[in-house]
Amino acid sequence: MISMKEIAKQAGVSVTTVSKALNNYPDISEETRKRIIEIAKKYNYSPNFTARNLALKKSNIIGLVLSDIRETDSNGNIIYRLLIGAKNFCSDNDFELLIINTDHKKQKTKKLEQLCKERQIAGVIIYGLKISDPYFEEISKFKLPCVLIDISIEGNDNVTTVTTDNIKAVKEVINYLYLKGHKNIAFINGLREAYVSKVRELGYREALKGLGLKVRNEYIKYADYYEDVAYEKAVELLKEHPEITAIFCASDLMALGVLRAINDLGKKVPDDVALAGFDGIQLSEYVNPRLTTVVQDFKEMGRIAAQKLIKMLKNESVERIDYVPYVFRKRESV
Amino acid sequence: MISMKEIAKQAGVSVTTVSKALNNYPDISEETRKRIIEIAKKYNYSPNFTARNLALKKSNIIGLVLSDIRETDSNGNIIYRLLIGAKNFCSDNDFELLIINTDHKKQKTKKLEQLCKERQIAGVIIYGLKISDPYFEEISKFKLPCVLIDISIEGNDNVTTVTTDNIKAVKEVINYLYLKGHKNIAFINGLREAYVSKVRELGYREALKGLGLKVRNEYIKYADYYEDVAYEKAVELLKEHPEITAIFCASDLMALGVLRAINDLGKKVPDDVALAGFDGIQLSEYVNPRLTTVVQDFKEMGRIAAQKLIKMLKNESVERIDYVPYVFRKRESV
DNA sequence: CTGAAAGCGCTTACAG
DNA sequence: CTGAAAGCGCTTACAG
Repeated sequence: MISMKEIAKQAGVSVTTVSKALNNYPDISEETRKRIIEIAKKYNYSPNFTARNLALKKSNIIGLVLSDIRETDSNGNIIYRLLIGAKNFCSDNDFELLIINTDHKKQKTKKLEQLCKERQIAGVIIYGLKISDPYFEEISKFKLPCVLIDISIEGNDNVTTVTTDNIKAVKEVINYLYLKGHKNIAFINGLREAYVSKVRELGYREALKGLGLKVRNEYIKYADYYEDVAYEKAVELLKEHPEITAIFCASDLMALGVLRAINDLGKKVPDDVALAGFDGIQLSEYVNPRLTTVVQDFKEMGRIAAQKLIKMLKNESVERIDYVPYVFRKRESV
Repeated sequence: MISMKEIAKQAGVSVTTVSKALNNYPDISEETRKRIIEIAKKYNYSPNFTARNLALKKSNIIGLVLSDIRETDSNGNIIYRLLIGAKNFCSDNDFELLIINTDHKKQKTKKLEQLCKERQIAGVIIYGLKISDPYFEEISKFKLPCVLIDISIEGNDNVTTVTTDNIKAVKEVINYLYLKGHKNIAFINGLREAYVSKVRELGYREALKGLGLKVRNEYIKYADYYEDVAYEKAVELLKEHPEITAIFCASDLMALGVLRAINDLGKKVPDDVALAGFDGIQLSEYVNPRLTTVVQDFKEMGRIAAQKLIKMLKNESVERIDYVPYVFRKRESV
C-alpha cells in the first residue's frame, strides 16, 4: 500500500527523484538510487500501474474480444487454446489481457471504440467476428490497433489478420480424398456469415476444379457448425445422392454429427463413406474411427496474434496477414 | 477521446458539475443535467474508468488466478467453463475479469499481494491452488477478498470457498457400484497435493465403511490426474488384484486411461470391470462405453465464485463454503 | 544530480 | 444549484 510519496519521505528526497530512481533514469546518483531501492524493497513497494498509465496516457491492456461464442466444449477447447497462447505472450511482455464478451446484439448497443476507451484498452484481438456484425463495419475505420483471428479486412492499416491457410488446407484434404479414389465428394460447410466458411468453400471448389471434377452445388450444404444440423444434412445428402462416397466437413464437430448419420443409415466409415473434418479438436482422436482432420494450432494463433498486436502498438511493421501452420492428420476415417 | 473537461467547456459549466450530472447526483438542475448529457452523447463521451478508479481509490477488477494449469483439452474445458461463468457474472455487474497465470515457481518470486496491488485488483478467484503452494500459505493471512475454487482454508474471513460436495458425490458413486454388485472397488486418485484428492479419498473410505466393506490401501493408487499414469496404475491393480470388479477414478481423463488399460488386458467394461469417473468432461459421453461419472457444473462454479467475491467486496455476508450442485450421470460403463 | 510544478481524467468535501 | 480546490499515484519538461 506504500506509495512513492511515502518512499520519498522516508528517503528524504522528492517524489520526482523516487520516480526516476525506480524507473532507472540515468540522472540519479548511485547513492540515492540505492537508498531509494532499499526502502522500496523494505516496504514491499509495487507501482500503481493505473496511475502510471493515466500519467503516461497509455495502457498495457489488450482486449481479447470474443464474439457470439457458443459455449460448447469444442468451442471451449479452441478459445481456451487461443487464450492461453495470447495470455502467455502478454505476460512475458508485461501486457495484460482482458476478456471481452460480445455478440451481434450487444455490438449494436455499444461501439467497440467505446468499450476500449472505457477500459483504457490499447488494442484488441478479435475472434468470432462475422461479416454481418456491426463491429465488422466499425473495424474498417478503427483507430486502435486490431488483430483479427480468422477473418480479414482490407484498407485499414490498423487491422491485420492471423489465420490458418484454409484454402491450402482444404485443398490438401480434397486432394487426399481424390487420391483415395473418391470422385463424388460432398462438403458440409459452417455458417455462411463466417469468413472461414467462405474461404473453405472456395478451397473446396478450387480443389475440385484443379482435379478436373465438376463442382455440384447440390453437394454443398450449410450446417452452421452445429453437430445436429450436420447430422440432418448428411442424411439428406446420402439419401438424395447415394453416389457420394466422401464427405468433408468444415468442422470436426459437424463431422461427428455426420459420423452418427452415416452409422444410423447403416453405412460404415470409411468403407462406404469416407469422412474428414477440420479443427483438430480433442474428440477427433477419440471417436471410432478416428477422424482425419486438419489440426489447427490455436495456441500458436493466440500467441502470434498477441505478438503481432504488441508489435503494432509499438509501431513496428507487421504483415497484413499471417498464416499459422496447421497439420493435416490422416486417420482411419478416410 | 473527449473528457469531462471538454464537456464542461462546451456546456459552460465546471468539471465538478459535469461529473455530478453524469453520475446522477441529485443536486443538479434538470436543465443543466440535460444539456450536459446531450453534449456527452453528441461527442460520444465515455468515462475513463482508470482515472475514476484512481480518484475513488477502488477498482472493479477481479483477478482469476489460474495456478499450475495443465494445458490439456480436458483441463481447457473445465477452465473455459469456469471462465465463462465468472466472466458473465462480472460483465453483468460492471466488474472486469483479469486472467492471471501462475505456478508453484512463479509464486515463489512474487507474492499474490503484489500482483494484485500492481494491477489494482480488488479481489481474486483462485483455481488450481495446491496445499503445497506458496500462495496457500499467503492466503491464510490475505487482506483482499478471495474465493477459492476446490480448496478450502480456515481462519481467515477474507477467504471463502466454492466447490462440489465431493464427499457426497463420491459416496453416491461408490454406493451405486455396490448396488450393482461390486464389492472389490479400487480407487485411482489424482495428485496428492490437491485438496479435492484428499476429500474424494475421504469420501471413498467413508463410503466403503458405510457399506461394511473393508478399506484396502492396496486398492488405492495415485495417478496425479494423468491419463497415462492411470493406465499404468490400472494395469498394476488388475494384475495384482484380479478380484477387483470396479474402478472409480477421481477424474474422467484418468478413467479414459483406465478404459484403455482394461481393453488392453482383454477385459470388457462394464462386464468384467465397471468404471466410473469424475468431472463430466465432454469425452465422457463420446467414449465407448459411455462413462458413468459425476458431472460437475463448472460454469455455475465460476458464476457463484464471482457472485460471492463481489458480495465480499461489498461487505455483504457470505457462506464460508458453497457447494455447487452436481449430477451423478449413470451411463454404460457401470 | 535534484526538485517544484503541472498534468493525466476523474471525484468529492466544502463554500457560496 | 454551482464551482474552486485538493486529491488519487504517477510522469516529465524545466529550472536550478
